[in-house]
Amino acid sequence: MIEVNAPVTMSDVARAAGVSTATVSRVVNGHYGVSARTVVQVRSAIEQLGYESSLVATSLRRSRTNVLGLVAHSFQSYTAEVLKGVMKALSRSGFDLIIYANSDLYGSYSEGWEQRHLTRLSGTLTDGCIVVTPWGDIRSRTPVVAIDPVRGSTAPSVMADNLAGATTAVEHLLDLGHRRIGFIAGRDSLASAWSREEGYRAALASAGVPVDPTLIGRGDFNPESATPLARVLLQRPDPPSAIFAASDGMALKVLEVARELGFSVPADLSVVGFDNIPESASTEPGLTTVDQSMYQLGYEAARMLKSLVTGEWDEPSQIVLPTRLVVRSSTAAPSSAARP
Amino acid sequence: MIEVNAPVTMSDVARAAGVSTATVSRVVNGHYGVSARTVVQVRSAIEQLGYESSLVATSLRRSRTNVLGLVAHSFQSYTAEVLKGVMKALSRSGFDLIIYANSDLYGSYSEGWEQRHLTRLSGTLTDGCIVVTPWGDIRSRTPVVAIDPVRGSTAPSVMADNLAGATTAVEHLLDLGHRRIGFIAGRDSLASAWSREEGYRAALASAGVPVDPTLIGRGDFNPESATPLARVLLQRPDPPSAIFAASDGMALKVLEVARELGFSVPADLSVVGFDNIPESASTEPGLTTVDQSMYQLGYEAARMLKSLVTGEWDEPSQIVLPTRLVVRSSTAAPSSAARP
DNA sequence: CCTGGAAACGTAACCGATAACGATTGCAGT
DNA sequence: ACTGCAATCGTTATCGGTTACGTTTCCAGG
Repeated sequence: MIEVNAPVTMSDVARAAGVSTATVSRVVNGHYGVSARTVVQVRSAIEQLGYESSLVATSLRRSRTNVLGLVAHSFQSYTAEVLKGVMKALSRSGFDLIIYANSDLYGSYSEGWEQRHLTRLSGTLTDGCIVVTPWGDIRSRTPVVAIDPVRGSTAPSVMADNLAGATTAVEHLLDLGHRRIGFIAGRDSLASAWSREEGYRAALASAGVPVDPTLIGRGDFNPESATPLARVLLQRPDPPSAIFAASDGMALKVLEVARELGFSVPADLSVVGFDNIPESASTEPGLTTVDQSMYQLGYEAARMLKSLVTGEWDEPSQIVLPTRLVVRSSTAAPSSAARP
Repeated sequence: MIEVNAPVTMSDVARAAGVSTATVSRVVNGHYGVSARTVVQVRSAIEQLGYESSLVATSLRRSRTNVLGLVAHSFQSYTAEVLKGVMKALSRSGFDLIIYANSDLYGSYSEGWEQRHLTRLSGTLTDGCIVVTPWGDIRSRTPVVAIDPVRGSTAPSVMADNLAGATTAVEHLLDLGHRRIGFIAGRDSLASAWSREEGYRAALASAGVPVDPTLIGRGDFNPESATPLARVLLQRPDPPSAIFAASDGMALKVLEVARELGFSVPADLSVVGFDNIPESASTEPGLTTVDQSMYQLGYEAARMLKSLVTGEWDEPSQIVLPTRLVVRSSTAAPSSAARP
């Protein structure tokens, strides 16, 4: 084993092999125009010296870094799942991943954080970014793929079929016999929040159940935002027999409030969430929810970004992934007592 | 807003401001030796052109990338927590974080994966790395900090006080009256696994309880490894009244097996874990465990790496963090029936 | 023996930013 | 008025690779 402390550069290899750096470069990149004998010489010199090409120098020259970025406004289990999918899609692809997440609590950090980082990164460190943020559209010199984009965005994005998912969730409650169904909405700047509310309304409409606006609470996807809303819904004289929350994080808070107020789930109250985060499988009772495979979202976003960056673009720019209703034990038919 | 498609370079700014690139560089880096008037001119040129310095070019020149790496052999909730801590420590520090995790299931990917990546990265993309892997010591041209290092490693590292933690955990069981206490060990190449077993032995010894080797199962920290071991322990004619698992992931599997075999926890069987991963708070029953704040481990590791990289090194090179026993509802006094 | 052309390889100009160096100017101290 | 130091700024080599272009080598065909 040779102890190497100073970095070995291409010209070191060239000197050792008795050729020019240009030739070494060709060998390293497998380019045409080098005799077999020379290739062998260069290869063995590389081996002996333990040469590794400088990613930085290569990036500068090629004006391509082969690094993609993941920019998230907060880092929660949602983000972690997305991250896993992204890493999977990028593994052995030649791309490296650099991540930026607002480490402040609840992502409460000033708006525009993502935009600032992105302009700094794009073109100087990353070849493209995946962003997951509830704040506005993002401009960048390099390609950007949004996960769960803002409403009305036409930029490349990946999202779940929120409309269908929410519709199915509410239909599940309707099928069980519920008629007074509360809803806790997400941050309405996001397309997902809007679609989930649409799904709620659509399901009620097609069942002939009128929408009662007082049963709708306006949250923002942060779990904490759901607590006071759930309290309001459950403390009214005529509480709903079921609550559909636009995210699992919020749904878990609803469970908490229900327990606190003496509601037994699912006997007195059914609860449905959206997302299927790992925690919702292990609570008591298990949360019925809509699975949107955040892993898959991350995976697809990364695939899409990769093809945008390499220029082999041929897929639709807005991917919608199917959802799946996961029935656990937080939903049941309403008790007769709960009916008017 | 000016539409910029071609990247704006320093010489563009220099030309616009009527100065040399050297002067622009000094302004950008806040160096000494530029008149106030010139600074204003340069600043406004930067503003107008929307110039952002190229991180790649800067890295090449300074032979410093300001990027740190996190290399993990797998990505689970453990890793996610560590990641959060690392990100927190690095936020607003000027360092960016690039992560490598083996995306293959259970990190079963071939040994040496981390070493290969590290040699590729070190000095060419990262200024240093945090590694969390059960496989051997790692060599690198740039500083490396290990989280939960292999046994006997003298390299810089951060780990929990596993000995004290495990001792406390077993003492907790002893205090409740347990005498037959099973143990499921972790991958014994890791210092943490070894110390936790030591703690188990030490606690029993000081309580005058002899160690029964047949009550010890050899796992490897992967949750799955615990399932058959738990089955063996619980299916014997004289099952232990309590099981201490060296990690929460494994402890949760013990709970699963217990449920499957008809053991009621904590009535028939007490279970204690180690780590305090988020899931262990939300299972039913809640898992009694030893908190080792993986967030904190990540945080400290990042702080340490930062100071190693910047050369302002003055702390001990092996940090040990305190642990804390978290008592939930998976532990109780042994039922009289369970006693011989 | 000469020519044409492809293959093999070297030269040098970059990429964008930094820092050593030298040159000039300004200003306070004497 | 003169010295000396510090401030100010431009020039240029350099970091490590990549690539357009030019040169040399070699061999087949004429």
